[in-house]
Amino acid sequence: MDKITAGSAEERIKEAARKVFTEKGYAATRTRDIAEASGINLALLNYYFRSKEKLFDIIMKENIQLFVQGVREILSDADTSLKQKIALLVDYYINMLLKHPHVPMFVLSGMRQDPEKFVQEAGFKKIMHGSIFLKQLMEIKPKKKQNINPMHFMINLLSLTVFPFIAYPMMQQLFEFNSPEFAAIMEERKTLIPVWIDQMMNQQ
Amino acid sequence: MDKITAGSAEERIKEAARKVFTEKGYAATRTRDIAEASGINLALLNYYFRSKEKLFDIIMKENIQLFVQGVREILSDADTSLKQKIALLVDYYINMLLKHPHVPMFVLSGMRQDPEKFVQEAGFKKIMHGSIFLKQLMEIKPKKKQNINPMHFMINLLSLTVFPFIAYPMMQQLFEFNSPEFAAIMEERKTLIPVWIDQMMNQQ
DNA sequence: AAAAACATTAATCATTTGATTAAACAATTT
DNA sequence: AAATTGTTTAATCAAATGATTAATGTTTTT
Repeated sequence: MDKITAGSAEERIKEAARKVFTEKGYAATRTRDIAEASGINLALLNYYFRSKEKLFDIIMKENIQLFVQGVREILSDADTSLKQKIALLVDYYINMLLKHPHVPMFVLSGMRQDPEKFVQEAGFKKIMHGSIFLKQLMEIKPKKKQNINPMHFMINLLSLTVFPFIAYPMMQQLFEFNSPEFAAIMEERKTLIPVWIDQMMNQQ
Repeated sequence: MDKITAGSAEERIKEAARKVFTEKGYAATRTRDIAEASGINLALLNYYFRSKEKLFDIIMKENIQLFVQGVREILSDADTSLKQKIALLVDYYINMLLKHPHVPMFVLSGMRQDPEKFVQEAGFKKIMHGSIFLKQLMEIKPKKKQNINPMHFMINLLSLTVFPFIAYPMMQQLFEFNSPEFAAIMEERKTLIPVWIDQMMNQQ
């Protein structure tokens, strides 16, 4: 656990809080862990952020934003096809998650602990609703049978992209890979997932 | 949070611990929560289980077993085809997870907190290695291009099946479903996932 | 029935932990 | 330079929390 050494006290606390909270979660994090990791006095944490919970909420909001920012443009672009959008989405998320691998577990377990608290925070629903992306998705006519269900489609896209980061400790044991090998696997999936999704949609 | 009212003190503690630990995780659980939920005196917890950590380890082991037990038979059956095995696996996991929806998040976040501790616990690797399932998987000849990578295959199978349970709080907000509706969606996926997997494998 | 082993409780401990206080220090303003 | 405002620290508090103890009750064994 390396210390944060640059920036003002306030910035260093937030930087350390982001790191410690995101890796260990709210309950397992002591305010003293954050103080130590940022090299500041414990009292400063409360001086700048009032309480552990207030600081946590700030980090949670920022982590949720990682999931939303950047996606809006992709989903609402009238000049890209559905296939292109899917490839862009997968690429965006895998790049982001390779930089912040602990974020999905942090956000999802945080939402589980206190579901009310972060509802509406994301605004993902608004972005989705009425987007070009959704229109294009509804226009798909599979060769046989009924139309693809947009909900299953979204679940599948997120599952294939995000789950490996959540299950990393298990997969690491199961397949005996290290961190750079995992990164290479996820790079591979950038091109594989769009192909798989396409196959799942079109030959139903 | 309803109390446990049946069984011996020891059983009731374990029952309550399973519930509270699995829903809230190790750090967010107080031994007093478990005592209260099981209706016993706090001292009894230490009388029977020595410490919070020892009790937690027992629950973790049992939860990990949920992922392994039952799978061995499916994977090593010489009389079922690969397709049948996939359908059986998906069915087994979705049934189990509908009964224990918090277990995946619990196990995966537990493994993240202390990766060394639960390595080897599962023995999933042994079951996989040299199984009929793996042999059948390697025999697949896609119409074009190279063979399917067993690792990607397993990641995809687990992702499509397990991820919805981990992301339930997010999906609930996103798609506005309640618990029984979610169960119906997962029932639907019991038949959809094997079809999707088949399409992903065979037309690469 | 006496003794021994097991089960349960209320009270209490020792630490940990989030937060506050009062004083010292530093920068900025007047 | 004096006053004011903002920053940082060491010391301390109060509450929460995991664990223990000593006493009491209950069951089992002899």
